[in-house]
Amino acid sequence: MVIRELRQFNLRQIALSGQCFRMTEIPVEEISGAAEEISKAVAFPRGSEGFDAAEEISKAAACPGGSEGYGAAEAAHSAYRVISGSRILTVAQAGETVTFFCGEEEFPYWENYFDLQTDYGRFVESVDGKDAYLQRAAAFGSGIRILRQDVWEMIITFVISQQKTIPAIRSLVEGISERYGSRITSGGNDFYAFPTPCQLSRAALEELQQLKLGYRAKYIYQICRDVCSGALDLEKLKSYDYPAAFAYLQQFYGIGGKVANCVCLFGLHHIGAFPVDTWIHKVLMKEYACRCRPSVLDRVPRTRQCDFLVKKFFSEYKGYAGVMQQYIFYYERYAVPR
DNA sequence: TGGCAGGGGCCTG
DNA sequence: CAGGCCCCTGCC
Repeated sequence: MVIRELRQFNLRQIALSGQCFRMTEIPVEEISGAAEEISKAVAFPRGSEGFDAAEEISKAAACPGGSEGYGAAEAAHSAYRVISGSRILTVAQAGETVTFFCGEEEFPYWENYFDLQTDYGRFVESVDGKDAYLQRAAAFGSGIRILRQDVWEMIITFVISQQKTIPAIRSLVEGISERYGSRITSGGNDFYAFPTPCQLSRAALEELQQLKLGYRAKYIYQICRDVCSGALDLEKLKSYDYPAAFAYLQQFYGIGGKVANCVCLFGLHHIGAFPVDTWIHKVLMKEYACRCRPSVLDRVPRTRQCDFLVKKFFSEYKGYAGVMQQYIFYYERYAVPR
């Protein structure tokens, strides 16, 4: 078990920010069971000092502060199960105290996964003082982190995401993991790792179609083949900078600009990537288009107006505009409109 | 109840 | 550029 005091970190905000579909909230009461499990499994270097994980976390969970709010002002108080690759983690948060139910040797993986080394206060503070909308969005979602997720998993996940709601994406990802991924047993329960390219390539096209993947089935089928043949080289992809990775990804069947940007942002940690989905599109038109002179915007072709607005208003966040994109997405989806 | 719109899009003509 | 695509959910 590893405990950290963390600022600009909120598990619920991360789980709801739409970048990760395998983070599931669990009742805080369930944690004591997991904690005991960990206590048994992990040998503490300082002997038996009565370091009771279950007690630690129930103490932490008893912190005052409601769990009903989604904004930064509310004290965080929640627990989640996260599956990443073949790893599974239980993590809990009470205020700024975050408990990772893993051994010290596993912690570096999750530290990297949650991007704990990066100072997100710097991002929040960098928001243009003249942009009141973005100020509100950043304040509201200031606990979001850009996760460092597996590229392969992100490619398939965001191909699946086309024209799907978040609950549908989650269930499809679970579905293909259960069907094709390796079993992970944790705390007496079974979970499933996301399938490797090799595992998923064993799926017949018809099987994928039966999983309700719809027209995405043929994209996934082809991408599996491209990865297995080496045509889509994941290691090469990882070595590319953002523009190169963005262009490379779009050469493959089923991957367009939106999906490529999501893979860059959430799988390659190119945090300058700025995916424009329907929510962001709405915001650009609602909050930003009106800040342009109509004579200027009207000269831009309809299909390129979004790109134009992103360039105009977000290029000042060079190299990390994707963080702003996440604040906006989360704010639009979860802030109560007034 | 059923019909319609829309979903963190992309491919084809 | 328009459609079409698979199919599910939310809404009226």
